[in-house]
Amino acid sequence: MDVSQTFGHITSWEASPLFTPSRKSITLPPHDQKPAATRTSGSIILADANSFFAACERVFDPTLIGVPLVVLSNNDGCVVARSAEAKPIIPMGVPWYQVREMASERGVVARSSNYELYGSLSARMMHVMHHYFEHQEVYSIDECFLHSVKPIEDILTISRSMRAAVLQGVGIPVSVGIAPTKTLAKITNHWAKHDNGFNGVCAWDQLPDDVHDEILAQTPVDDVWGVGRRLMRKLVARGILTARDLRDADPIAIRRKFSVLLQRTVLELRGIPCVEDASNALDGFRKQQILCSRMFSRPVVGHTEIRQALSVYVQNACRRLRRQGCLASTVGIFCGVSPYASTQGETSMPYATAQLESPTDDPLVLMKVINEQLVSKVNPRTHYIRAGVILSGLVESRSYHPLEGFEARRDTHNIGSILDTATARFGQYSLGLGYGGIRGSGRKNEETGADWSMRREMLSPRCTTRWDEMPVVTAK
DNA sequence: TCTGGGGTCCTAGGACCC
DNA sequence: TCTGGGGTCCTAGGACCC
Repeated sequence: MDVSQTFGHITSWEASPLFTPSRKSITLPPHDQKPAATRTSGSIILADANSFFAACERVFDPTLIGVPLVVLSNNDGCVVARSAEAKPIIPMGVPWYQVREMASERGVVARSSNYELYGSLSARMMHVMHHYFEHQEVYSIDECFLHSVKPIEDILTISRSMRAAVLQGVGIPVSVGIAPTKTLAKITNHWAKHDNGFNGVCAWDQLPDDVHDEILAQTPVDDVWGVGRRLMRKLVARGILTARDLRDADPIAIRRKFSVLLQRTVLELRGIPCVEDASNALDGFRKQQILCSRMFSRPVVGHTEIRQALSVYVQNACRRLRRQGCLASTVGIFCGVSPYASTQGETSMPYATAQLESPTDDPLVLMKVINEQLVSKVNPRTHYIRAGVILSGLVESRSYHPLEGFEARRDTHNIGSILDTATARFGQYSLGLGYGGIRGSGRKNEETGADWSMRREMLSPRCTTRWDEMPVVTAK
């Protein structure tokens, strides 16, 4: 997009309605006052791994250290992670087939994504870090927010020890950003990652005001947490190009023009915490919906194979449902066609849901509903490239007490927990319903035995979760 | 030939009730 | 026969995150 053109007609700061100073009743503390000493909410410490997936691949394969390394999405589709060496060579998110040749010429090594390994290393990393501060909120596979009310100098010292401990104990480098709000902690973390002067740990409150302005002025508005591509376009059209512009915009006008979410972002950029701790929202780990979906390795046509795939996905979704102790009241399915295929009328994207008679966690009941009520919505002649199952309306099974005659259709044969026990012992796809119990030949494509299931041709060993894939060390 | 897989929250609008 | 306004609940869709 040509930014100057879009923005060219705005001739002055006041030209945009979003810049009009707030004259409404809400009084907001000015952003240039930092009552750090009296702040009661403490500091937010954001710890974020550097090139996490690439770092995980290197933990058990030191030959990859210093080598440009990329990790691919499922099906070996796109590049989803890059080591520092690969960043100048390979763009993020690019389809692998488009750059494969160039990459190999330039010595780039690729790995299929190995979420089992990443999940295991993530859990270890989070476990190490949770000892260091009063409260931890795991935000994603590679980052967590920690909270502390300690003095900033202590937080800096502890953060440096924590960073060293994760590197020593797990082998993953992390960067730490410390700030009064999550949005600023994100920006500070980003700054710590890219500026060598900080050694991976940086605190917003230790920087002078002119550096704050400088950092925010150098941060494009779409690098701000909560601003994506769509919002960026609208903001740029109103002359808001950087994080500093957004901080200085009128929060009331932002709320009116955009949403309460973006208003919170403005306040967060001024140092006023507005984003709550999400880990408290649902007893920690409970999801509100469970979705299992995959791309196929080739287009799939007809109800038979769609049924097979949905049966595998619903068993996966049920396992996650049982793990969080819930029952689902609604089940939905969807199929998708390739957005890249030539448009030969194949634009159908069916989405169908069914309300269950009563909440359940029984994969047999759910599969029956899917087969009898939902699969008929799928066009049997369309070439689908993906399918998925969504479980929603989740209720805690422990506290679900229906009236007599309306009891939950719990898994009466106990099939679910038998499957859980068997797969925990013998591995996924060792036992299951239909294609959910068919293991592919060879480790490389083991989702199921079906030829539509995921392609992972460059998979590394799952060193921390499989006995037979444990690394072997030889002493000479 | 080959383009990921999860999630969250908010808002607008419709259905329905009083 | 005519009809207002306010409230709640639900859902689809849009936006975001990693």
